[in-house]
Amino acid sequence: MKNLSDASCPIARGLTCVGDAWSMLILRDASLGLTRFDEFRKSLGIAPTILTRRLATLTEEGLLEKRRYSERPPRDEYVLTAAGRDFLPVLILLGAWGRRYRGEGRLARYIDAETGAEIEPVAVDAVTGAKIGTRPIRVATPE
Amino acid sequence: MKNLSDASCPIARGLTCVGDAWSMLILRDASLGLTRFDEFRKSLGIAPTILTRRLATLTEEGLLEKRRYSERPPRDEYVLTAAGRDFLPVLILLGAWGRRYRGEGRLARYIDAETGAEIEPVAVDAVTGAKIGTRPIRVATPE
DNA sequence: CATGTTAATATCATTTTGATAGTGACTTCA
DNA sequence: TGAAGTCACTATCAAAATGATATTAACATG
Repeated sequence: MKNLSDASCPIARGLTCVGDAWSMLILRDASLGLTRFDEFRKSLGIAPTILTRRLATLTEEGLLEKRRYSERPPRDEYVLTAAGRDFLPVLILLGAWGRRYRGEGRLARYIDAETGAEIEPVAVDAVTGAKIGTRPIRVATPE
Repeated sequence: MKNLSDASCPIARGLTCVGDAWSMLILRDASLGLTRFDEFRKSLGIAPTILTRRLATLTEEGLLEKRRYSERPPRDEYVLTAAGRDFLPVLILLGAWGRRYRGEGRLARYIDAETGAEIEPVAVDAVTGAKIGTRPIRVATPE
């Protein structure tokens, strides 16, 4: 896929850093607390070559941060940065879509850890409070 | 990437249908009103082979619908289904992330077509009203 | 009838993916 | 002390996906 990073569309910009399934699944797992290479590998069943590359890209892009947790032997883990943590809403909303339209069979549920209630994610416009998709949207292109 | 469609995770399920950048960009353009092969091709600069495949997949997956708009010559266009329209919030939220963390230079803005105000998308839990990401989340796995 | 439009295919080189095995620097167990 | 295990990778190589470019089929238009 060509370079989208200079596109004026913020969606395209977002996709340049996290535009593939593995990266999103890594971010999902990281949001659930996984940090180590082998944790990701086992959780995802991903080939180590791909995992190495994806972790490196996510680190370069500033969504993950390498942190040394052992000097001997040298061992690094990957923790979310602020940008990485802020990606969670996108994933949760994608999950809500998946549940709605691909929800056959038993599915994992996302629960508010304090109240124990299932989360019902919706995207709203913070200005009007309206659910996104219920009002027509226009694009204002710069210049 | 292996088959995620039987995973119990709704995010993974979602990614099986729309887990790549081109598909998301096609959905973005479709949400803005594009319907025809050549409109997508010109807007995205995508190779026609790839576009054909992506449109076919999105159609199979039920996010787009082929509609004949001319019998002679036979011509089809692609319109969003309900599932396809409901994907917009995911894209808008991804765009909000992109604006926040990759927003250098002039960027397109998404505007409420009626009020003219810029949209500020946030994901909230419809139950508690809390912004997603501000409270800890747990996963409940089935069985 | 020459040209243009439009939704594609065909071809083929390049790139990416993914499976599998191996490595280096340790620690732990017997 | 030696064998086995852990962990974060890298090497290798086959298979699949991507992408650039040219071409086609079925018309409409001038």
